[in-house]
Amino acid sequence: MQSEKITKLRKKERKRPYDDACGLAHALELVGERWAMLVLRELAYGPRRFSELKADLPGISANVLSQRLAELEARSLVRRVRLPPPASVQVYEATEWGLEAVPVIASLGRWAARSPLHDPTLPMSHVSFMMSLQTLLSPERSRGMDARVGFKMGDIGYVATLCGGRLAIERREPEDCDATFAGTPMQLVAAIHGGLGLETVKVTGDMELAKRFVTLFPLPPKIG
Amino acid sequence: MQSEKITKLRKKERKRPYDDACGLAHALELVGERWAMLVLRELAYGPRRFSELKADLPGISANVLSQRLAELEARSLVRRVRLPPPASVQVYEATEWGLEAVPVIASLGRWAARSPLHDPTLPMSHVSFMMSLQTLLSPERSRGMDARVGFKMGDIGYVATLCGGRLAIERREPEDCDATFAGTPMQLVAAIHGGLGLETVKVTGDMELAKRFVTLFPLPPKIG
DNA sequence: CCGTATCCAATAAGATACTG
DNA sequence: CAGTATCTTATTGGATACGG
Repeated sequence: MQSEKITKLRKKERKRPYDDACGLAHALELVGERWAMLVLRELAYGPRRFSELKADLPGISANVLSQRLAELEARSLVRRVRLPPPASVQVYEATEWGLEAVPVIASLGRWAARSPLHDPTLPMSHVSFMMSLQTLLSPERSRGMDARVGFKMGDIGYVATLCGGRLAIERREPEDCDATFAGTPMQLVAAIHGGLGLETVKVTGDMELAKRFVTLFPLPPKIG
Repeated sequence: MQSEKITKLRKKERKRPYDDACGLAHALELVGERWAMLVLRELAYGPRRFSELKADLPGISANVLSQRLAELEARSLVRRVRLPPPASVQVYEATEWGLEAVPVIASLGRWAARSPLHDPTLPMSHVSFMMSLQTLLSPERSRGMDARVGFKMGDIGYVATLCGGRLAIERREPEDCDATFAGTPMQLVAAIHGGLGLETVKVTGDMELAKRFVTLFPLPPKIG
């Protein structure tokens, strides 16, 4: 049949479609390729440059990153923006709709953290660390708490604002914070999720608040 | 260095790891391969046989399905079960932890349905259809409503129980239902999400309830 | 420095045939 | 029916070279 041939050619153009109206199947056509969700994760708290993305996605090659960004742009998840002078650099930012996928993929991460195969000693980007705070915040333990906590990881700063049982994250230099943590993402993970206390990280500001803050993010129980 | 060689070999054993402690990266190592999440979706409402899975995942080949099931089993998301006599057939069922990923991937589907590239005219499995009901149920529109609605798609039956703003799904023959819909998943999608009314599907039982029921699942607005 | 383009080797996916 | 074996094709990763 001629029509079958045409259908087959169509499929070849769109490289490997799932012929499935299910939203999940479409999600996988949008962000199902290797690295795609991780690229989106890195854009969760604001625009990033190509070299930052490459540096924070250990193992991705430049050509694959380039291809993923182009695909995400074509699918309206990412925008390519040239910052105004004097910066004049090009950055990639998630669209509003792209950002709506972030809480969902974060939930996927919380689910996966229960796997016995999960290795928390691997390196972690600062974005992953901040996302883990948002994802693992215990509503019970943080009930009634208001605080503004800063983080400094290398030359990247974040501010986490705890209010009404929610944790809002901004990527900016820590200012006007009740307490501030400094260290590598891995050291901060050890202190907060690993329950190792505050020996390995630098804390400034309200030490009592810092001590309480690190207890607000219990790891989900392992399966088994 | 000797240690570097060993690390490289380790990586080769685990085929293509993301060296990333982020939960999301681990999630993608668990269910990030092509077809894996769709296989898990098909197990959402109970165990299935190999041939059913192959039939409901259009385009998957037997070797890939076989490999995915083996991987999901090795990762504790899926169990291989031999039904007791007289059935004596082998089925695959999601583990409890595997089932916990289902609401998350369903949310991913709801997010993706807002894409302008989404094509709702493609075929859809009965599992996808039932999952779309759970995912798209409007809490406002269903407030205070209690109902038991049956679905019959080919030889597969489901019962959806609406109670307290939640929709529980069981895969069993429709019995004791206030109303029952019969048709193909695509016809039912057209009636419920497409807003085409009830012309294309067969309805038995409380017609007034059926008319109200089909309004409870508004599609999320397209982006653009 | 910011990417894009090209080439190559390794792997994963797809198609098809085949066996208990 | 329930897969396995085999072959072909597509995608990925790594290295490197190249233009803005």
